[in-house]
Amino acid sequence: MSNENLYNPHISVDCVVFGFDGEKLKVLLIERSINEQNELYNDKKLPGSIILNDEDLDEAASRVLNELTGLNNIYLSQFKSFGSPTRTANPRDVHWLERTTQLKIGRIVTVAYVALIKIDRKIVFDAEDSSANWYDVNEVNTMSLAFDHIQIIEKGLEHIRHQLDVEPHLLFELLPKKFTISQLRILHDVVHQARSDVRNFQKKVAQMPYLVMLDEVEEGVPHRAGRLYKFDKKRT
Amino acid sequence: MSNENLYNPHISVDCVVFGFDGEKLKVLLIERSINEQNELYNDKKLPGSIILNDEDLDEAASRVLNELTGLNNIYLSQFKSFGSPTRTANPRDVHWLERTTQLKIGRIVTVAYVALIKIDRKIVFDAEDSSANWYDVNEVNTMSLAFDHIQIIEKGLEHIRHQLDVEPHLLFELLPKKFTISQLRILHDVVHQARSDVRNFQKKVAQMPYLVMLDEVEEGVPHRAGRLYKFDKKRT
DNA sequence: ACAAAAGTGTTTGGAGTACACCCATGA
DNA sequence: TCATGGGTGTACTCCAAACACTTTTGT
Repeated sequence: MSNENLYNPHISVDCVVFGFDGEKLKVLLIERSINEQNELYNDKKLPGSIILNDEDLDEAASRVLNELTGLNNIYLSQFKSFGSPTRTANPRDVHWLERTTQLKIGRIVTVAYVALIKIDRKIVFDAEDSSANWYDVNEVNTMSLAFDHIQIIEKGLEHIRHQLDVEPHLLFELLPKKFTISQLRILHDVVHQARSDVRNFQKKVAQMPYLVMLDEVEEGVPHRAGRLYKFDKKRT
Repeated sequence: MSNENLYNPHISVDCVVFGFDGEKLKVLLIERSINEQNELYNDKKLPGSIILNDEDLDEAASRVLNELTGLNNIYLSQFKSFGSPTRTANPRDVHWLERTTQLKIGRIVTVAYVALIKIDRKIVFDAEDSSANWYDVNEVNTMSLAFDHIQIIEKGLEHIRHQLDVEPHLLFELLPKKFTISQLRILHDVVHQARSDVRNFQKKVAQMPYLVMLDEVEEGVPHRAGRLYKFDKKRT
């Protein structure tokens, strides 16, 4: 129990990390292997951690993402805390936590964040003792997840859909640095669960001052190449 | 320390309770008296409590409001958690907490809620050891508040302004059961920090299906009496 | 030549905004 | 009779939505 003065075992943060692969909205999950009665049990969990004793909540969430991806400056937004007394009801979860933290674990309230990252970056995932992968957001409800992470993802998805509606420039956190209007439109449609008209969409983005046209076109596509654009944060 | 198995001293809930007096948006604060070196020190705090060990966060917030007002079925919405390690930096706050809870208090993360209540109800405030009063939301930044409650109120105000914009029917949580369009308009303007046109406002509310006209007019006003309306939740 | 996506304008309906006068009531 | 707010209609502007064809490029 040498971690006792370093960690606060009553509060954690969890991050629902979203990415876009060009077609679907994805969420980043960590593979978890549990040795249970000499049987390996595999499931998945959100990236997260209990907080350090001298750490603010936002700092803890940043630390989790930095330890996992090596990246800083990721868009992060706290959206909801989950504190049902039954969220640590599954002994499998408690045993796993006590093994990885070396702390006695009782009830934990978790503060949940959403993060948006560019899936194209060559990210080396450095997950605790296992690997991390992207999963289709529409598939997670069929998967086996730790704690109440299914509900957390569900609420995170609602939150980010709303947030991307209110602040459309956040869409660019999910796109590569250079992108075509088509990519932007497909992302927009995936997020809003809609199918938007190509011409009307062009008109709409034409009046976004922070969208700047480049003197380049995409390459390697089996059809007419689309013009590339970039996002200019200064004009937000 | 007999509360040790009953309360969880690491997590609290705080409620930013809003009301509307017909003119201004108000927030409910509890008077706090602290005996400090034989001098009485007075300030104010949000209604709140550390959570019970077997209690969900939403339940804790409901309990706080019920204990304070005797009311149930109050609109309550979690909006943000505050967990800076320095929020319990003021010894005055820690001493006060330890005296009222009879528990050893270290760092506390608080989960903040907004509540909307009808200020006209004859409410008997049963605050811990003192009284509760309504204060103008524009005046709280000049007042002396416990912990980081000023920031919590500020964020709560932002949240509820946004929420009342997205879900305008929540405005009716703040009005008496029967109200005139004028009252609704003044509330709308206070919340949105705007001055709306009387005729355009009439047109807008005319297409709210959940607003139903009554066969009554207001009484006791020194001018033409306005027609009364009520809110029909079923048509939301 | 063909397949596949890029790019481009016009019309229409609905929503929001601006604006001024008469009406009902209590004092 | 006067002061106070209640209640009403029209014109204009702007944004969202519907809708089809030509262009470019790789295979």
